[in-house]
Amino acid sequence: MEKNFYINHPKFYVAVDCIIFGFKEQKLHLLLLKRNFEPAMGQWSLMGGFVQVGESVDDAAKRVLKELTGLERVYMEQVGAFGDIERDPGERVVSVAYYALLNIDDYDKNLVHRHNAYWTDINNLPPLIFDHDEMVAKARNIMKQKAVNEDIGFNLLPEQFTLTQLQTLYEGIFGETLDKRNFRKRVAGMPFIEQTDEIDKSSSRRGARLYRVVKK
Amino acid sequence: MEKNFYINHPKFYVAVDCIIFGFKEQKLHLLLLKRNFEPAMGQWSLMGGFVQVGESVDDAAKRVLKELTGLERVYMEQVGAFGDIERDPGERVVSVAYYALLNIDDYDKNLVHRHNAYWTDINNLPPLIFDHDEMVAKARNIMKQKAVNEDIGFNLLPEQFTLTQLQTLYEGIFGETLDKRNFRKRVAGMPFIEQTDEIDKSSSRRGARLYRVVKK
DNA sequence: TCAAAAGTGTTAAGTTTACACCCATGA
DNA sequence: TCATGGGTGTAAACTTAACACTTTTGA
Repeated sequence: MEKNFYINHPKFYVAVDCIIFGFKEQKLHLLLLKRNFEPAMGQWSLMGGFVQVGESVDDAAKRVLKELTGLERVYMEQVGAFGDIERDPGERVVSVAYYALLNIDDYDKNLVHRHNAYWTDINNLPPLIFDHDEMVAKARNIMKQKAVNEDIGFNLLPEQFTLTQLQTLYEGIFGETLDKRNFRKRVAGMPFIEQTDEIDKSSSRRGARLYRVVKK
Repeated sequence: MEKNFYINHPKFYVAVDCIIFGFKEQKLHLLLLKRNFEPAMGQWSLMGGFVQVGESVDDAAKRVLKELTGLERVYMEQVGAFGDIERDPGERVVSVAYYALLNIDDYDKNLVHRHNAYWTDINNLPPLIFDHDEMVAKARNIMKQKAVNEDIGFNLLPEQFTLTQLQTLYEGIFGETLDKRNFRKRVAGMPFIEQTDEIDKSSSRRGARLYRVVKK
């Protein structure tokens, strides 16, 4: 009975697409597919997938992320719905984009390899299919916005990190250079960041103090 | 040929729901339906509708807003997609929420009456069906956020307005009282707001200067 | 004449920015 | 010993916040 209220309305494919951020070699990267399947085989795209009957849209995004990276419990946020008629030239698909921030030490390299996915410098992206460029642009904006007020950046770092790494990350997010002393002053005022007693010697002779986020 | 890539995936109803803000009697209001149709007849909800084959999701939102208010070219922004499996207990529907800011002088009262819709004080809302409360909460947050940096508030005001009206509006948006002198100082620094030579006498004996937004 | 809303500046506190040199180490 | 990245403080500019009284007018 109830099931018939909507019967005169059309149905659509609903997809999810993931903008997957990682911080690698001192730069922000996105994990992109060089598509080895149709449609648009051979072109670059975000990792995506279709929402299934038994899952919420959010869960579909988590599933798709896991299919590519093996990771669960990753920081994800919705970017928004993309619903232009011709956004996918093959067939009408409404897509909901999500961005994910992942610690690049953790992902499953085999899975990524099997999907023909590559980490790509965010300031040097190839053209992407459909409206994926627009999705990326919107995700970057939302992420940047969010990073001003909330401490989401740490999701991109390993458990321990140097202040220089942290600064470089934020410079990547905001797209501008920051003053070292002012940056460190601010970090010093964040109660949830604490020094460890370890030193990272990998990036300088002197070595840099490692810090970590205090779990609440 | 191309059309068959996605054939194994399910399709869903896709709806839009509109959080319609108006500024009335010195308070922020939402335009809500007291539903005179199924499902959930008799309960309160946002104005919504289903996306049709020939229209984008954005266009569906514009159409739905126009169906209720008669208005076109209203300021609208997407709030996000809501895709929980059971969000509509009757049937699986993915909904994309939008908020609209409208000048309450302009809408079509007959249409609104026919839809059994009412302006409701945003701080005194009835419980809404499904996840509409969540949509409203998210829309308010996004709107508040946006109002900090961008001058969207003016969409809620008539062409000419007093500074007291403007301040009351922003107090409604931010949910806090503002200092009159500081507020006026800030407005004075906005180049796109200009004095008119008219005085509004409706709210005080002395009368208050009317201002307007300069179109760019 | 008085009630009610409109209008008007100054100061202190806090925040943000700009800026340059010494340190520790391994090669 | 020197090249490299790590680490450190202060002062000026700017922004934000706090605060109270006078004006105008119609009833």
